[in-house]
Amino acid sequence: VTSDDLATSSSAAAEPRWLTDDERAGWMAAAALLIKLPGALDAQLQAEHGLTFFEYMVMAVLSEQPDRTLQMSDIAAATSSSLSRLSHVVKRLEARGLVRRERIPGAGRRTNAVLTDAGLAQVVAAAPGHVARVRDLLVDAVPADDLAALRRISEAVVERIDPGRPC
Amino acid sequence: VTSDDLATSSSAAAEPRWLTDDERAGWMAAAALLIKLPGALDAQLQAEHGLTFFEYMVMAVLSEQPDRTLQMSDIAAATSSSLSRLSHVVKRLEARGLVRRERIPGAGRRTNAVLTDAGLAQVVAAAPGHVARVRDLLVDAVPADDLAALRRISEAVVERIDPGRPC
DNA sequence: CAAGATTGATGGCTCAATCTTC
DNA sequence: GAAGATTGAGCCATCAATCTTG
Repeated sequence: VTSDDLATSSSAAAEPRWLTDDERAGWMAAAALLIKLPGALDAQLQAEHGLTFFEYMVMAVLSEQPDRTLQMSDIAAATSSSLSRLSHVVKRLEARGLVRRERIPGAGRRTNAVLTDAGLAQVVAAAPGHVARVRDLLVDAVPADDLAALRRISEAVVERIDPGRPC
Repeated sequence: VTSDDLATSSSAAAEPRWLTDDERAGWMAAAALLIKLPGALDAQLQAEHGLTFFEYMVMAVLSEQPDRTLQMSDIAAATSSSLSRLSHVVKRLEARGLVRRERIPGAGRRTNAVLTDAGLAQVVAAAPGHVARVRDLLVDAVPADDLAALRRISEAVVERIDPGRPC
């Protein structure tokens, strides 16, 4: 649909600000990125290690903790996911013996997820290939200042989606 | 796999090039964007018009054609999707009367998708809210040069995922 | 057989409802 | 009642297999 098509068909509502050509080109390119990059990352991890990109992220976050332990809601925040999604994923990981859940004793409704030895081994095995893929597709594919710009952009957009979320 | 050099032949696998702190920060921010932005776009279109972002894209592409018609594989290319995904989506859209499929007469195995009047009305109704959302979350949230950088980045990454794909 | 397209099975994600503990 | 977390239903995407036509 072009601006002209819509302009002629709506007379009552205020005319929205359509995108300029440059804005549109930037947005279309970004949309292609949003559609393709997650699939490309998933494909590598799935083929070589039977992991989803998101499963990998969860285990990677746990592996960075001194005791390989983190509360569910903190993992959700660290991986930018909903608690519901995380719960489903951790359940699957637990069924595979990669993660273990435990109610925090004496402190109520909270739950910790703990990376098992098998889980750690899995992350350690998967990390090099995953990092190589991230380098190949993104980090080494763009100049350093563009990567810095991507960081600024991403932080600005995420902030607009979830205003006032902790980093 | 990637740009690992083969300096030594006697020891175990070469240590991969891990990400520097800046690279890691850029990548983590980008990952958050990949996880959150699609959901935010879907949420708006779903709540206000009962459409997926991808369904909207398909109909928007058709609405830009002079005869509202495009071959399936061309739609797939324009929306950066697989033919399989597209086929499922078009089937759903056809069941809702928004799109119609027709075998190209006399020219074989190809299929055209045509946007119906109801489909066009649907796109026209959804476009202003969608564009407003894209502006709010991305276009108006970052400076113009950052948007230009995002375009460069996206095109570079997509090219690495699908080398030599037509634009 | 190859290209264009479709289909079915499988598995993941979202939404809303629920459970538990404070 | 509210926060943390889980669950089930339903929808959507992916993968591999299939169909059709040139």
